[in-house]
Amino acid sequence: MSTSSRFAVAVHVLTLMAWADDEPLKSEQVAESVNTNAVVIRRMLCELAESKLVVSQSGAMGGSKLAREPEQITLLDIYQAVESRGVFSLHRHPPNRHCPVGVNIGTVLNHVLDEVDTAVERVLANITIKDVVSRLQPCVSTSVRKRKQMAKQHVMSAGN
Amino acid sequence: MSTSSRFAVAVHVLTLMAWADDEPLKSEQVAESVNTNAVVIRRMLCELAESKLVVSQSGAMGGSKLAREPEQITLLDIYQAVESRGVFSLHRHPPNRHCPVGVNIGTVLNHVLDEVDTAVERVLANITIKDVVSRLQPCVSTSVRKRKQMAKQHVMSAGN
DNA sequence: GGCAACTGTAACTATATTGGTTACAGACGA
DNA sequence: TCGTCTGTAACCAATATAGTTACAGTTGCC
Repeated sequence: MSTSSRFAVAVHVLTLMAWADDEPLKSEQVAESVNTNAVVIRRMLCELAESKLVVSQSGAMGGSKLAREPEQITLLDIYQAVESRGVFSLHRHPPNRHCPVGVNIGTVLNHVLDEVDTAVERVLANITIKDVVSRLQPCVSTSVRKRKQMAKQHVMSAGN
Repeated sequence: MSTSSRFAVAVHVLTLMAWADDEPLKSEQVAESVNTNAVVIRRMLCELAESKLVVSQSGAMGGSKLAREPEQITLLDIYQAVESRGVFSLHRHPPNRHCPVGVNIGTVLNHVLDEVDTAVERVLANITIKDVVSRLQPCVSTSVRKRKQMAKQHVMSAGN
């Protein structure tokens, strides 16, 4: 199964941007919140930009922000942007063609894996970045005003 | 996501055993159908035996067979036996505790991942090895009698 | 009892994927 | 034109799975 944290990190990144409220974030700032390297973030931002989830700007005063409103970005969008393959894989090498099970198990398994993928996608399609931000808020015991200030202080220059 | 074919291989193995109809299969035979090494199969059989899905016997005339009827083994049983972790993972390193998003995103993500895992498990719980065998049969254009013969010829000594 | 045929398992290598790091070209605002 | 960004290449490290060889232990059969 998943050995990858790409989905978790991508959701984190887009949540930061929703939180920052249209103010462009620098890859360095995002990296500090995620606790990783800025290049890792920039690589991911490129993928997210290709899927039209974020827009980035080069140069001084540049950075990245959401390409749409947080309620218009679902976790399924993010999943499809950063996780290429389905939940499971088939055999590494094709099974024995001369065995009646081996020759047909792939077809059956593909149907099963399709059912699984569909179930996953149904869940993810019903959660937006706005939902994530909402679920985040009860965890933060401050008023909206204070929270936004914290976001500026901590997100924009996390750790400094 | 999944870089592992363990689930696919495990389903393949148990399907072979259901097909073989209580006759113990040797790891070598299974390996030939799956198209891999017998030790890889034996390792997996150990995990499946720990989960009480198969029983193995050492020594001459030994081998492995299903521990229960095919209709009593769901794909969820297999999934839990061979895939330790959930569908997605969280961050490799914990996010920045000083960022209001970073400190709470894990909690929110865990809820999401739980929803995903539950959806996957619901799908897998509704498919048994017997179902897999049934879905396999329309792919094999022979009568039941011929099919069983083929199974003996090809499964028991696949490729020879 | 002794042999041959199995499983169980350790130890090692090969391969693939992801993540982390350095470095640098190019874009852009001031 | 300088400083601050992004985009990207190139490389290394870490991890997980798969494949391989080897061998101890178990078991049926003669």
